[in-house]
Amino acid sequence: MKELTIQQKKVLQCIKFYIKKTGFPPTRANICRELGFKSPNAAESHLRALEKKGYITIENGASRGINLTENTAEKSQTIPVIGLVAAGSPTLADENIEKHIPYQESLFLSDFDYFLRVKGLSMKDAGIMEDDLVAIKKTTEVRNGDIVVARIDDEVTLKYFQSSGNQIKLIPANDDFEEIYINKETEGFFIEGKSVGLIREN
Amino acid sequence: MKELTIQQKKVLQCIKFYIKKTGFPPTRANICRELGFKSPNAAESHLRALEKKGYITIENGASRGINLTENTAEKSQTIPVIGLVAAGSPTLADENIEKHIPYQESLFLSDFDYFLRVKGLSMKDAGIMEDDLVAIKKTTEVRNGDIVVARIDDEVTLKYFQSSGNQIKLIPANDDFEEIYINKETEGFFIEGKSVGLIREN
DNA sequence: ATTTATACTGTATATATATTCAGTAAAATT
DNA sequence: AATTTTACTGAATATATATACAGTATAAAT
Repeated sequence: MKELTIQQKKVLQCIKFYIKKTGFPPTRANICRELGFKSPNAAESHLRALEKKGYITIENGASRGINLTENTAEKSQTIPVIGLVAAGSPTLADENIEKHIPYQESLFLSDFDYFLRVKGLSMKDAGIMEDDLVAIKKTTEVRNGDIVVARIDDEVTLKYFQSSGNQIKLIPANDDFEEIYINKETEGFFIEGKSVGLIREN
Repeated sequence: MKELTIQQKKVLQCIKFYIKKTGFPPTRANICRELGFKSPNAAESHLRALEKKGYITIENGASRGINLTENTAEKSQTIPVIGLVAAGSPTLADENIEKHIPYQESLFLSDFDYFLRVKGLSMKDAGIMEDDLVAIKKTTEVRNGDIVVARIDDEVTLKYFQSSGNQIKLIPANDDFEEIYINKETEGFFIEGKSVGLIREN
């Protein structure tokens, strides 16, 4: 979508704010009052520019006939879903993002940054199954017993975290898998974040 | 909040629908056209009744100055969380509702009616842990292998469903629990619904 | 170099809209 | 039995509102 100028952004923000506050869109005069314009045509021109660039639609002849486009309306934010691929780290880069799902506050007890699509059954006994979406909060501050996203070079895994001194143990929740022992200062080792929730889609 | 008459409900629905469709509230004339009234005063009177009963607020003098009250706007967008209590059935009655959480489309692959708070570990090996929220779709049409909410008299359980002829088997996903055998026509036996998703809040 | 877009002021006006007033009639409440 | 609420029609009107027209000036794009 075409970029907006600073003034056009202000007008768009003004419309959003007005709708949030009152429940209905502003008139040209309302916009002028909010932004200090002295002519209703100032608002009119900006509205037509916003319409042309696809941020709003205007129903001609209707009072307050402003409608925010789907992209524009931030009804709910979206959270990226990232595949847990052994060869790459879970970053927010486009190529790693499987899809976006609508975000809602208070879905979990803590806030989070992305969903990780689980592959394999290494955390089965913790109730984390294949294809589950684990909500990950990006942080390096993790405690013993937390379920963490750990990266060792290009390998990314989901495991229980246990540290004592410089020694770190990554423990699977499945007897068929081996524990991983690693040193805090090991090159290529990194804690990406920790699990703060889970969604199973079926 | 005071009860609405059938006509008042229609008008309120009309307002909601109009806002959803266009992004801004209807005029009196719009409401008349939608509902077949011939006088704008018909709409006006209903609006004032809705205002008096607390379902909307009206900004006097403003065109389309209708604002849905918080209760009015949000109630349809939340999903109840119901505790799985052995002594009672999971109904949508107020006393069984633990809390409401915001609803969003496409959270799961199927739509659903409520969340069930899981007690115990009888479905542990299916990755369903204590305190998980299982999304339940109210239906009696279940297939073998589905995870269902079954009621036997006052007892409510979450189990795998398996039927052959008149015989039904309710299978736990935990070796420490026993399978339940039951007959289709048994009095007091009822399938409340089936699991279509899961949320773990921590 | 010319056109187009941005960013306004200021005036004017047709019409979209809320809102009042005058009725009618049935149902519900007191 | 009397009053209030619900549920409208129909007409009238003040004003809220969109929108066009006439300008001025600067920045960006072609």
